[in-house]
Amino acid sequence: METKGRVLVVDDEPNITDLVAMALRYEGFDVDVAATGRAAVDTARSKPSSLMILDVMLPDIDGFEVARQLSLSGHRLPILFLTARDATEDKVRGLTVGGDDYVTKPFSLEELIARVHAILRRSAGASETNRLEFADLVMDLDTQEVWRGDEPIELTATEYRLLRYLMLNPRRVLTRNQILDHVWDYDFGGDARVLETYISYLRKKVDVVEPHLIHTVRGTGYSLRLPPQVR
Amino acid sequence: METKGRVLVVDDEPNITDLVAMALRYEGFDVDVAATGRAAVDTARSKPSSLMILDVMLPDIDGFEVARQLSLSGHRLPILFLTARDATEDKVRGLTVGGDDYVTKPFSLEELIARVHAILRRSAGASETNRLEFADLVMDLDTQEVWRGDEPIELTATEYRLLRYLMLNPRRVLTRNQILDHVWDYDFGGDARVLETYISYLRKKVDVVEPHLIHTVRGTGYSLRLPPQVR
DNA sequence: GGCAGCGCTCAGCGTTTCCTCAGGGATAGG
DNA sequence: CCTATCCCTGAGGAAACGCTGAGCGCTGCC
Repeated sequence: METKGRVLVVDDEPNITDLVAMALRYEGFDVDVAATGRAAVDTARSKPSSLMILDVMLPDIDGFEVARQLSLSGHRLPILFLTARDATEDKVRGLTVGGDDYVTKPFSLEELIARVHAILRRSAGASETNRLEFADLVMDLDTQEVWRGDEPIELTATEYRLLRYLMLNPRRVLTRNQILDHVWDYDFGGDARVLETYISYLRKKVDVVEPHLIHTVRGTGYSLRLPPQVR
Repeated sequence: METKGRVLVVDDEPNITDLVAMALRYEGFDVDVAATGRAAVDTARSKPSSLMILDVMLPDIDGFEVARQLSLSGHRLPILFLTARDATEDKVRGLTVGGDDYVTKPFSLEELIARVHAILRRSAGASETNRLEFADLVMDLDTQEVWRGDEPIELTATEYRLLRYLMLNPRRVLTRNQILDHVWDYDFGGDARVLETYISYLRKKVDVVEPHLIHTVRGTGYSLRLPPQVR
């Protein structure tokens, strides 16, 4: 498979780097991992990457300092910060100038990967509007707008992530677990039946008109597809 | 036969490893077996495999820990987890991102082998659509769609597994026991006449048109083939 | 501080699916 | 041609599965 680019993942929790690295490799990226700020700086300087995913809280020097040192030594690259949902969130906001962005922990893999793609797309200078389409369903990934035909659809954050995951994998049967893993936060330990609830919400907003696009595959999961029809 | 790859099967029940190893060897894989977590780690480190089938419940260190240790030491390989259908099922979720997957015990061999192929196909980066064809019968393994000619066919989960097994072994005569062993869970102890019932269901959906493809081989089993014809 | 929106849990209910069972048709052997 | 065996298929019940309405806590905004 052709590589999409090289990503440096920096976090001191192996659980996080494992999870993120696995997901990114599956997406077709080459991945390096660093567990400390110092190691991150060294790796970034010696091995050019397209993007760095950088935890703000690190055991030695913090993420901001890592970014600053790299910037000063002329090793510029886009950064996706990882931060806890607390006061530091505000600090990150001020520093994510340019192509940078941030995601709060815990995040869903869908969210993280969507941000990675968005950053790389921008840094590549691609000016085309970035949208997903399936049948008469359209999703604008930049503005987060969704239409069914000409009709705009208002979605909540979770509904949006769920629909985006479906639209990224059109026609394919997605198991309940695949969906839960990608759309919900990685530490979600609750009732797996949320999924059914949100499918129900989505249907009421997206599938009020024919043809229905969200199909249940009993015993397995769900699939975004046109109703069965003669080819 | 050219080898399809090397699979490491890890379970402390010899019944399981025997069953799975035999089925995989028959499919053309090279197979190694380990009965403990420690042995699994050692083998995985010393003998590179394409895939590991890993029971979560092991006598010494559990499957998650095995995966973690291998990941930390840089021995990356896709993992198919085996788990009981209970609380641990939820724990597996979150680990099955990327190329990984899981199957709950008791499973059917068909299901297991289908997952193995799916994982290897993805990790090989092959993006070709994955479909089985026999005569004018077509099965898409990604979307789980089936057509006879241009006519789409709706199948239940069991019907789908049965037809998939037939299509994976076209023209070959499959004994009732082979089919029961592969399509039904390995601990299925019920009435073996289910098979006839499901063959009947399939015929009503698949073989309503000529030529008939599902043939009874009296005293033995069934076979997917074109009717004998005079030349 | 109140209010609205959102995420999630829970429970009830209708539907689908799986499997069992039994009667009768088909087939091979004598 | 007769019979034993094998197989087919319709019916039905139990269980699994999935859908949805109701409600509760939390958060962010006015």
